[in-house]
Amino acid sequence: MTYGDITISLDSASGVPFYRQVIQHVEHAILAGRLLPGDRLPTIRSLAIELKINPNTIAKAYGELEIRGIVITQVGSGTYVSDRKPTAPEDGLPAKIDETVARFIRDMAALGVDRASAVELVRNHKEDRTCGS
Amino acid sequence: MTYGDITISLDSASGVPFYRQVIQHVEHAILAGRLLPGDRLPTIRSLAIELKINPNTIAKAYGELEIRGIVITQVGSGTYVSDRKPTAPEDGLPAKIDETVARFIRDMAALGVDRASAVELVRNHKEDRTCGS
DNA sequence: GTCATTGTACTATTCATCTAATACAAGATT
DNA sequence: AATCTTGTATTAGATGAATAGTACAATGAC
Repeated sequence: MTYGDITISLDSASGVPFYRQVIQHVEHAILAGRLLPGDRLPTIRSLAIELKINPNTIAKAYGELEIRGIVITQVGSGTYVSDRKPTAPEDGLPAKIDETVARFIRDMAALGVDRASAVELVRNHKEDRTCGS
Repeated sequence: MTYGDITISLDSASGVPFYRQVIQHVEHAILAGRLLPGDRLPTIRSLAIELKINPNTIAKAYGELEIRGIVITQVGSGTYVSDRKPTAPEDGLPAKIDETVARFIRDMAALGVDRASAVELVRNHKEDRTCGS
């Protein structure tokens, strides 16, 4: 059972939902070339066991990746990387992203930060800490 | 009982919490010069009755505005516009702001959006829908 | 066809957020 | 001081997101 070169770890203290962390790891692996089109992702179950979380959480992540066309799932076979690359906010702006941006802008406004300032803060922010893989 | 020139309306279909809509209306009124320093805001109760929502919701809005120094509340007297204008992130980048930015960047990363794209999304985000004044 | 493996669907629990109901305390007015 | 008006505090209900528990259905290997 060989999967693409993907190692996923979760940080329960980060505040980022598990399923989103999984999505992030997969996308980074794809963008880094560690996962190629056609590569098979770890099984929902195997990943769930390895990460000690519920299969549904992995399923949710894979499901969202599939909606975005980044992976293709085949019942009985597995989940595979498609040709479509992640990080393409141009085509249709998935509602989730738009929502996150809207929320951020609201939150910043609630903190007394206007749009232009927020833009600069995002651009200049340092301290990455996500995804050490 | 004269209040500053402020008219607040709520859109329950917008998805934006009432208390946040109130905050935005007040801020916009201040920035537009319809509310001046020293002006008295509508009473928590009167606004609650007018908008047909619970006083606590108004109190929450006013409370947040006070934390930001935008208004000053005086028990028994009312809530007044202070000198401090909204949108003033100058003084030292409160931890809360930094935290919000960090979280946003993480969330966007989790959605497959890199930093540069996130910056652009924030800059170009439209959809104000609140406060048509 | 049989059976293990894979993804899927349905339900429940937990937790945070928003709003409300209601009682309380402090200042203003007389 | 009495009392009305103002903001405050405490508690509870409603909703939605995230995760888990568990059963189901489709595919593949034999």
